[in-house]
Amino acid sequence: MEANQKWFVHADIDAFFASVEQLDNPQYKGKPVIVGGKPGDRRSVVSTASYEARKFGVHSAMPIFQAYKLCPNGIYLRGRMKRYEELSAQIMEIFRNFSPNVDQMSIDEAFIDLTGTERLFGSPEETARKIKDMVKNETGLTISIGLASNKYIAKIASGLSKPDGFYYVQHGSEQDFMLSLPLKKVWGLGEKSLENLKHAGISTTQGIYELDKDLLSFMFGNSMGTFLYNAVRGKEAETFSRKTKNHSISAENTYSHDLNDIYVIETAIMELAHNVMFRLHREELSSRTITLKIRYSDFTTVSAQESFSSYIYTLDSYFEALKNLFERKYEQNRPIRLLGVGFDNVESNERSVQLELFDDGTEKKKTVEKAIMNLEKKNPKIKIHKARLLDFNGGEPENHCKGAK
DNA sequence: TCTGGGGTCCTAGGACCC
DNA sequence: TCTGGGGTCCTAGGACCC
Repeated sequence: MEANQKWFVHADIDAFFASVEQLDNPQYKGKPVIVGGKPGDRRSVVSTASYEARKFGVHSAMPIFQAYKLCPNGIYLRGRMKRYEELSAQIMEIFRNFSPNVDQMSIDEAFIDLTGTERLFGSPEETARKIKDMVKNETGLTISIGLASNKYIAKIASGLSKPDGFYYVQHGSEQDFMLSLPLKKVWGLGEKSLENLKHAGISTTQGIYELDKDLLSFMFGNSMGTFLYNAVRGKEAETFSRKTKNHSISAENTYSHDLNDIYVIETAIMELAHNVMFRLHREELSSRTITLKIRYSDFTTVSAQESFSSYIYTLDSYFEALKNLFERKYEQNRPIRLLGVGFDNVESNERSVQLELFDDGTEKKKTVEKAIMNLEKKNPKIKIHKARLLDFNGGEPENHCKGAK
């Protein structure tokens, strides 16, 4: 084996949320488990379906009511994010036993750089199997693994091996691997791109391979063209290695019934703003750019953002700015199904250190909000909200007949 | 009874400057 | 005196991923 040969594992937990529920509730084992919502929950979608549920045609992102039609005897659960995060952290720790270079991609997957670990753990193939075994033994969960000389191939390979699988793409066979792959398995090609390719008469990776780079760029744009050209040759896609620059944080909510009343709408914006602002403080971040998203009942979606010359530190100023943006963007009297708010171009606090120049009461409000945050941290059960939020129930219509069932 | 939530990246057009 | 061209920043929208 060449000394400078690179090796990456992509590890992906199988049907993560559903598997955790089966682990914690043994009576669910071997049964169709659907995490995402209860039957009858309006506007909920499937987050994860166990493999037993997938046999019925249930899959992620499918509306719950549709899943229920396919699988009426399934076990439907709303999910317990805290528990999933706990197990996720435990598994990421296991990965770190095998490499100092673990790149977590989401709650249930990570890249593990095995380059140069042969002397410690043996061949990459042996190590990959050790990782699988250790996760299984210590948590009871199964993972699927792809092993290859770059992250992009490893990622696709792990997907092919699911569940509880192991797929090894030998160095030198990356291009053959890609050329034997159905187009829809190519990571980065979604519904629209597949449609565009089909429109251009391309239905296989081989079809892409036969076109030169300039032509691909002309047909699909520079970025997509380059991506396609590299992908079918088994080369690392740039998106996998590039460092990200513009972070953002946001919160959004789809309301089970459309919002029409302006007071209810503004209170909903306040609630979202509260969540995001406290997260900003908690994670010690700052931002000067706010974002707002409105989805109308017909699903048309509009967004707006605004940048300011100074950082936004208080909930009051954040809410005022959002309200302003909303008034400019909102088309009067259209029912709203989703509202979202956020910050863009988020920086860590050290970099933005206190560029506040004038005392307009901001300092005082900031101090109060910090104090509230500390209280919430000490006792997570305490939730201190603006008075306006206390009787707000997420824009749901009041239920006046609680006795009736 | 349609279509979640939290992200990242890309593109295209307008403003503005030289 | 009827219209260049490059660069950069900002904004809105869309594609894609898990």
